[in-house]
Formats: sequence, structure tokens, C-alpha cells
Amino acid sequence: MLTTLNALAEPTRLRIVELLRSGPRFVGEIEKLLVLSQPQVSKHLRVLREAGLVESTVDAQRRLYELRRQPFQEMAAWLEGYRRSWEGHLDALEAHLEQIGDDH
Amino acid sequence: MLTTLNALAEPTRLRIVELLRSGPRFVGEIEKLLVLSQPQVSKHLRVLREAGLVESTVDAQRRLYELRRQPFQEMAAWLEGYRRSWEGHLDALEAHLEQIGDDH
DNA sequence: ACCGTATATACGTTCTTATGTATATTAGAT
DNA sequence: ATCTAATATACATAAGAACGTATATACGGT
Repeated sequence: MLTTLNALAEPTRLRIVELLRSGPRFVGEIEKLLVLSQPQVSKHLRVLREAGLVESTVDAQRRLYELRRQPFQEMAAWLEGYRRSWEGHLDALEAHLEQIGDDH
Repeated sequence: MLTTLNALAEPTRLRIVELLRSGPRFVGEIEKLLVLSQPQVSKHLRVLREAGLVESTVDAQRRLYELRRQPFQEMAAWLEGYRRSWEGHLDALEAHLEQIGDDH
């Protein structure tokens, strides 16, 4: 979870991810559409790749990058845990009192 | 979204958030349970507070911190957009082709 | 009024990370 | 074989953020 969050918590990388949401892109496309330097794109894609957020396929000299579903599903599942903590109708204060015991 | 992700993308802060998932806590409780220095806790709580992830209520000299629902709901909604991109049955490649036009 | 407790802030230092520039690598075309 | 296009990497630099130590602030109890 941390590596996923970390990869997304950078403005340029989040922009790249949001762009890839519309479909796979070549490095050069990302570079032009987001007005970034080429090494900048490659570097960020590397971080995203190592975090498992994107994967690339080779097409001649070009590489097509696309999002991977898994980390997004995992984030959703993680958030689901928080949602349940709340929709369980005990609000945060009640949960706290419950946790430290009734005798308080 | 960026500020939320940024606040969560730090190991100590994520630990604090995960702890608060079980209910509100005083600063001193967080300090002891997670074995952190007091200023460290205050600083991270400030970041979380300014990102809207937690809010505090005063109890004498102590401050009770608890999670706010909104940013988590927003993250879930954001992820929902990704899920729809995929469950819409066009896989990533199809979406790409669709985007650049049928005449390709 | 004074003291202790709880939390926040200031400041300096260190570490991490993003960026730019230059260069390496890989593949296709000629 | 050479040249060009596309992408990745290396290295130096700069900017941001986390941490520790010290100090300030606020509040209750005595």
C-alpha cells in the first residue's frame, strides 16, 4: 500500500497515471501531451513500473505503457476497510470507547 | 487527491492513520503505541490535519484526533472512475484505439 | 501564583527525491 | 555498416521533507 501511495503522491506521476487512465500510451506521447522532458517521463515511468502501477510492452523501439489493475483494486479494498469501520454505525467516538472498554 | 495521497504516502503517517482507524486517540496515546517522539507525532498530525484527513477536539490539555470520512470517500470515488474504465469491458488497448480514432 | 502535564512550534541537520544535461542502448531504415 | 529515432540511464545539483533537540504555549491541579 505504501509503495502504491508513494508512487501516486507526486504531481507529475499522478498526471501520467490519469493520462494512462484513458488508455495505453507510448513514452513519446506522454512526453508531448504532458509537456515533460523525455528523461523525466522515463524516470517517473520507472517508479510507476517498480511500484507495479504500470507495465510496458515493446513495439520496435517504442514502449507502450499501460496501467495495471491490481494496485488499484488493492487500494479500493483497503479503503473498503475504512468504509466498514464507519458504516458499522458506530461512529468514531463510540468505537474508541468500545475499544478501551466499557468500564471507562 | 494529491494532498490526500501525499499525506498518506509516508510510513509514519500511514501508521498513524491505520491506528486511528480503530478509533480516536490522544496525541500521547499515539506516541506511546507507535513508539514515536512527541514532536514527530505532532508534526505528522499537523500534516494530516491540513490535508483534511484528521480533525481534533480539545479535552483539557489533551487533543483527541480522529479520522475524517470525506477524503477516504473521495479516494474511493476516484478509484471508482478507474474501475469503471476497466469494467466497461473495453480493455486498455481497445480504449486506446478508440481514443485515437477508428481510422487507425 | 506556581508547577506539572500535554501538545505545538522553531531551528538546524540530514536524507530523500525530482530535475537537467549528457550519454548509453536498442531497433529499424537506408 | 551507418544513421536516425525512441527510450533508458548516469551523474551532479537543487529542493523538499523528516527528524532531533530545544523551547513555547495552554491548561489543571495544588
